[in-house]
Amino acid sequence: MSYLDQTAVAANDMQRRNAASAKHLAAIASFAEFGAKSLKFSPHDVVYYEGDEARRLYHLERGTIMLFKLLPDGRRQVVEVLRPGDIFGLASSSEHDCTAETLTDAQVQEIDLRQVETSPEFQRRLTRCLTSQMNALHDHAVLLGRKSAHERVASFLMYLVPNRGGVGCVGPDPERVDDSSDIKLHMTRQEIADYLGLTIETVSRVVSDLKRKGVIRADKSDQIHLHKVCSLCQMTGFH
Amino acid sequence: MSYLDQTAVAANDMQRRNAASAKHLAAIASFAEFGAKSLKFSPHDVVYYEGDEARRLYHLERGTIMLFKLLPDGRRQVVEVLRPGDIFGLASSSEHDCTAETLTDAQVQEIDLRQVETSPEFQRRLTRCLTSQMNALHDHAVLLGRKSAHERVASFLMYLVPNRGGVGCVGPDPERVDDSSDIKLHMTRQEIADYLGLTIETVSRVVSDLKRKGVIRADKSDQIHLHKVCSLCQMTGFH
DNA sequence: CGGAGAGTTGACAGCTTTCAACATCAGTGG
DNA sequence: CCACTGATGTTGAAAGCTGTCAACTCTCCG
Repeated sequence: MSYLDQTAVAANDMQRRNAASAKHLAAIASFAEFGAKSLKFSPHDVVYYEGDEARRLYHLERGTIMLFKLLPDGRRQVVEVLRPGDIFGLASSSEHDCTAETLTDAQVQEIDLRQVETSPEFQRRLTRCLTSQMNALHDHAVLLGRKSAHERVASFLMYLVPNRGGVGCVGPDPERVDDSSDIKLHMTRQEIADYLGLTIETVSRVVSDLKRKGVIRADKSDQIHLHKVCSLCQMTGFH
Repeated sequence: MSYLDQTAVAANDMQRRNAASAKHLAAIASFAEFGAKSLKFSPHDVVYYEGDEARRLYHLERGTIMLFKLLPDGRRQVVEVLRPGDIFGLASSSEHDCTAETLTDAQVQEIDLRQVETSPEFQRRLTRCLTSQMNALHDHAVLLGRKSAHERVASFLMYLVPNRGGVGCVGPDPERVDDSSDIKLHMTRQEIADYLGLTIETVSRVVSDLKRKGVIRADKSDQIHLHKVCSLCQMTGFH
């Protein structure tokens, strides 16, 4: 395979999402076995702060949570956006390296790591979960390091369309006549900007531009209708 | 803890490196138990390509390896730089999401994942390793998303100084009179640029600028003497 | 109705990229 | 031993993208 031959590239991002629901149900059961405590959060609640002592492991059952880091001068980078089924809170030092904050109402299962360490079955599940999160972090590094503002926003929007976007995009569903989709962002412009490594102004400008081009329509500022998913997908840099 | 309060921030990046040597030795033993096959590579050998079928797990025993992804138009992002003790090759789909290429001579242990899945002890080690790699990916996301070219290069150089750099930098060793350090990059300007999300020209310009300011001296293009580690550390954005 | 927060838009500045020329280095072969 | 050659690295000038700053609009709620 040559440096530029991309024909055989993995469809990891997609498959990650297809596997999510099955993984999700299994993981809930698994956590329950270990006497997990279930916690409920409102939007913009903090589960833990960067620097807090790391003792427990968390499993996102319902809702969306972001992990972010801050620089001393206030610059913020959202490093992960978690979905149901994802696990978070593991730390390699004694302290959390990120702040975990909810984006929506969220339900989280909390469990002591020492309890689950004894279960090989749970460990395998954990490994799979971490691996898929690492793949998402790899994609995100490409976005942050090599994509233009337009490509970042397009990638972000595609990320919210089930079974689409990413390197192994399946294309429009042949069963369906149109190729549109409605998505809910659950994030403010500031959060999107901090996730994409941009400013709010740039995010706003790119979204306006996509509207002007007729690719999307904003029903509310965080409720977007994609007229043609495929044409948006063409703007992600993956094609 | 307020949005901007950084006093209690974790020293994860540092502790990751301090733990590396102990983890390293233990992991070698662990892999040997499972009948790992030891492989040797020359610089710029490819261990596997993005898109190759993922069957095995790799443990870097000696040397340096980078993982990178490509966009169809040839843009490249180096997503991880691995050191001895790191584990790689896990895939959430059936295919590798990155290409793994050596930067130096390298020795790698190769093992079938199914063999190690049965060992809780190994699984715990794997979890710790993945966690510390995820923390490194988080730091890298901050670098790519929020740091200037100068900060990126300074962070990169500090990353190669043992026990320094990162949020929890311990400062200069009080036992030592000077605060200098010699580092070997093991990477071309192109590889550094692709790691830092910059162009080779920008990397070259920043390095020249650091020379002009008297912060560093380049003995060879990939062999750098840091005159005052602390003053370089001040430029990373972490202070 | 009024105020605060979130989002949008415009003008301009600045940083990084792009493009091009040149320098340096290492390896090869005469 | 030295000239040649290709790869790698450096530097300059100009362009372009994104950030900054500021003004304005929109939406939500009291």
